[in-house]
Amino acid sequence: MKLSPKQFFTARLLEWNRQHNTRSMPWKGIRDPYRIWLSEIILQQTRVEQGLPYYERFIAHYPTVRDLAAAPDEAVFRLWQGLGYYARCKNMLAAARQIVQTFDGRFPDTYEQIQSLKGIGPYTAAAVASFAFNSPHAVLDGNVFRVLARYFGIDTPTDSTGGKKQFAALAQELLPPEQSAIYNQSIMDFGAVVCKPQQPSCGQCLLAPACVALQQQTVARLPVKSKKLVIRKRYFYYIVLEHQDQVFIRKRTGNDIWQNLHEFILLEMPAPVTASELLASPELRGVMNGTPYTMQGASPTFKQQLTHQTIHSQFLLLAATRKPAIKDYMAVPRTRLNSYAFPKTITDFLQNKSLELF
DNA sequence: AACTCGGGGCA
DNA sequence: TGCCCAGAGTT
Repeated sequence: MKLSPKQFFTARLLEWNRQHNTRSMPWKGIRDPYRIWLSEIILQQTRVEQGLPYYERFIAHYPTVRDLAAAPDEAVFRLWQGLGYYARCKNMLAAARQIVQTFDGRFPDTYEQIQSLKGIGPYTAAAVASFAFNSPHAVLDGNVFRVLARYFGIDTPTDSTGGKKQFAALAQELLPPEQSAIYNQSIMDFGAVVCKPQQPSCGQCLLAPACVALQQQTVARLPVKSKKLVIRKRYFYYIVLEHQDQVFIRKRTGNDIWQNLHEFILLEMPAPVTASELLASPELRGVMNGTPYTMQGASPTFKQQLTHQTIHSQFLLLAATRKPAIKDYMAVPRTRLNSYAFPKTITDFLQNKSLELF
């Protein structure tokens, strides 16, 4: 009997999973919705290898959703430190508390209720619904976009509204309703292992006989994205103001990067300046608020590449000779810094500070 | 519909 | 460098 391209796709994908998939992960094959949900939040826009140690630490600290919901915010952010996209952490905590308060600690089991939780969109709702409850919802992530775009030769931009609808409908059509969990696992594993972004293994691909992109030699150009990234440069000067055993920090707020993480006294400049220019600047005078100090040293410039920004950071170490009163900043003992969450640039600085690069 | 949110791995 | 990663929320 002759299979249609869509039937062939689903059948071969499940066959590949049975025969060749050896990708092992602690959240694969389990049914605990809490663990599945936690893994999915951690893995949003994050490589499995990068997220894995975080997953292990979160499970060890918070074995159940009640444990997580009861945890202090700062402890959870500290555990998330270094993983990026910190709104995920904030929303994850909110969702855990939603589950305890609204659902009496029982994870909701329908797609709609799952997606109503903070930080859960179409992808994560489909993942939890299918993996934990075998509910027939197809996942649509970067892997699925890529596999479908290539196999069916679709050049609709995946970051357009129409593209998302088109791929979502196709993904749902391909899903075998009775095997949603194993199918969703299979297509994502297949995208990660065989139909990779660069140098896919077309030579030993079970789908190759019917792959449109392979026949048209468009594999490397698919999938298509329409938007191009604009990266801006920013120049951060951090004043590490110490007085006796204390240092001044604040929690970042507002509509900017690193929300809910901490930082030293920040002077952001529109362009690079030297340390001596900064020391003589009205900006520094303003923030110091008359506090007398001595200059202890200046760090090299740290560069951090984010998705939309390049951050250049330099740290100036100042010692106050009288107790400072700095608006919006709080004094904390140096030994307590490890209980606060900081962005990577600052943890790098704190790591190397003992080497005294000054 | 367009923008923004981190950090890391790889060619 | 540029691209991508088990995406989601805001404007």
